[in-house]
Amino acid sequence: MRPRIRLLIGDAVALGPGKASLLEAIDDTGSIAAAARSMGMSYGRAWQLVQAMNGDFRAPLIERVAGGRGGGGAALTDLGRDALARYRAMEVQADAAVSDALDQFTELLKNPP
Amino acid sequence: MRPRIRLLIGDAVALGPGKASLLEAIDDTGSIAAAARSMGMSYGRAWQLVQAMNGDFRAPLIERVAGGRGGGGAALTDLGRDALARYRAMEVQADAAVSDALDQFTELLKNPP
DNA sequence: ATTCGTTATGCACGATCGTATATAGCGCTA
DNA sequence: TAGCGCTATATACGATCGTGCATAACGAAT
Repeated sequence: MRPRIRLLIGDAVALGPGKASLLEAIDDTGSIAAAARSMGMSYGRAWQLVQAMNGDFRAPLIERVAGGRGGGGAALTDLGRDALARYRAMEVQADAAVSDALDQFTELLKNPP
Repeated sequence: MRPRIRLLIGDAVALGPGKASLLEAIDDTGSIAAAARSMGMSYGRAWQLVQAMNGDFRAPLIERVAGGRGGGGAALTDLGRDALARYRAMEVQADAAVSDALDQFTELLKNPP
């Protein structure tokens, strides 16, 4: 059982587990399409998330190139890497803070995973 | 911007912001119907959440009575109150742990709420 | 027995989400 | 110039979610 953290702007998710994983996959693969494939996500969905992230932050998190060697690609900007690192750090901090209480909470469940 | 914490069993939410609020509303109002109304939630939805919570935990979190004085009602069990208190405590702990990092993160956003 | 407000369900409808699919444009490479 | 794989976008479809409505059962109080 993991606690999940979602950082919200109003009611919209600025950055959550799904977007963070997508950022990592883009960093690994060098393209939105390959990242989506590696996550079992549709390209349309991945593109939509990229669009949203680039719009919600001060500057784009993902830089995209259409055409060129290999057809093009995508890469994280410095801001993208920064946002991802900060998010992961917050995840770790929150997890550490809650870890003990979470173990106790698990005992209240019928089928602890 | 608030971090939201969801405690999951596998992929299902054992307890999250919505269910926690519902538990509180039931404790306040003494019925599922009144709790749902006070939250602007449909009774069907609230009933479904109660059903899920009672099934996911070792023992029911909500005790329900159909018929009787006032038509019936619902109340939290001791386990229900315990689970709610533990959840709220974890929220506070996680929030405190992340608070500073969250403030910095906000500056990366275009429209900080 | 009737009344009352609740719990307990089922079903239809609209909104939302995500996938799949199709098409177009892009720019390097050969 | 033709090919390649990616970005960019629109549309249609199914799945899922939540509301609203309708109905039945319930049990104390009158």
